[in-house]
Amino acid sequence: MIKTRFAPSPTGMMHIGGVRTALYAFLVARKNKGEFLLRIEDTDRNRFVPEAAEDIIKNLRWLGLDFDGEPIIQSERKEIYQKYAKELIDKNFAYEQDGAIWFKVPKEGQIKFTDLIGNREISFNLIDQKDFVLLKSDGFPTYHLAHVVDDHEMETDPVIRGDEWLSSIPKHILTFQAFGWEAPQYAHLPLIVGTDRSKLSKRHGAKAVGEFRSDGFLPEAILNYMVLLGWTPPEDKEIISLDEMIEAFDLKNVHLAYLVGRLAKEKIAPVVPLIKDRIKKLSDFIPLTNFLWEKPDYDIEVFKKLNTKNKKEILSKILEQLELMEKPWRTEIFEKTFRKLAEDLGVKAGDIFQLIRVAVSGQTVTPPLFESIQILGEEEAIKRIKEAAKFLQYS
RNA sequence: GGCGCCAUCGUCUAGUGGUCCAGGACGGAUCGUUCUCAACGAUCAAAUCGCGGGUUCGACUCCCGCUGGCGCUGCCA
Repeated sequence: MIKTRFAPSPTGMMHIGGVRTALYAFLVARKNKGEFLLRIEDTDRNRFVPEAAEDIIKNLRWLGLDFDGEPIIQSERKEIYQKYAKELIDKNFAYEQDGAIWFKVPKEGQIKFTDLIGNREISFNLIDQKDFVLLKSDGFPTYHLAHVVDDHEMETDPVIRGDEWLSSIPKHILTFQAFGWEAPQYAHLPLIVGTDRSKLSKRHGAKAVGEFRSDGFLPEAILNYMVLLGWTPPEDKEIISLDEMIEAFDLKNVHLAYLVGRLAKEKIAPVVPLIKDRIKKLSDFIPLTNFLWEKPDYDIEVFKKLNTKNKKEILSKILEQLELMEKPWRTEIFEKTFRKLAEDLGVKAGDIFQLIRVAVSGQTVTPPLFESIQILGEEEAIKRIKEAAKFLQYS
């Protein structure tokens, strides 16, 4: 059975780079009807952030990347790693020095393996490798030991992780061999780099998932964006659901090139599924529609931007027409009335509508005018146009 | 410095020896539609496929070198 895992270290809030790694591992597991597990790699006691693990779990759930079973916590498995490290000393693959246990790397030979990304064969000469620490003097394992022990016990295959681990492959394969275990297959994902082209991190513009969430981005949109950052679906689909991703995803089609993570909203916006075309994210809803439930603050600068001359006079003509108009106002009548008024006054219809828009909302950009006025109600609309006229008079 | 990975329009990419004088999307420009914005439709501009050598009848695609970018080189992950 195919088993994958997401294995973040809880050193801070989950950021957007982790989403892609988690997503790809999730997709591989689900596509193959396998399992997707979560492992918390909290073996660095200095960088440990207590709330981080909870943040990761919460965000995975919010994104819909549900993991199977209970999370595995490395700090709770300390004794297990110690036992295995001692085993390697007994087998003469490791030695103790300064309170730490080191792996003894042979000076001859070569490590070869085939990475699932692009099916490329990669090799290292052992002469270039140095001995490395398996168990730190504080009794906690290093990543290298913990990875080998855990992914063996969890039966992870393939191991999907970031490209920063590629250089450590000889350590891992050597350790698997020393235990007499079969090494898993590996897929090293190209790093997402920030706008300055260096590895994505918090200082380089990696936004926390929680921030996207509170900004009103939908999980589907984030997933959609992240899956495309490193993979192109067949048929070049740009909007793709989680189910469709599971169906179509394949590690061997993941890109090799470095990815520039321009995490600007313009990039995410096109793929946000939304109720209203003009809303890019849910939080846009507020500024765009606020005038519907709150009185507008008129700004003379906004009125100045309009093409129309004699705004005050035209507003009073508009009011005249509105008072005459039979209630409830109907869209066709409304439109016809003001197109005629525009004609009579010798101005463009668009300018008239824009003037009404500003009078009613105080802003130049709103949802469609008629719909907005219908929500406002006739009384309120008339009241606001009067206020706008008054405002123009005194400014 | 050593080791490793990578390299196609401004950006993200398609492309695994001929169907590519390189396709798509975003961005840009122009025009059209429209009560604003957005959306939409049409058209256009935009890549000597990082550079130099090979292999081949033929290379964006294979090989070598160079250059550039990035990663690792921690008792961090």
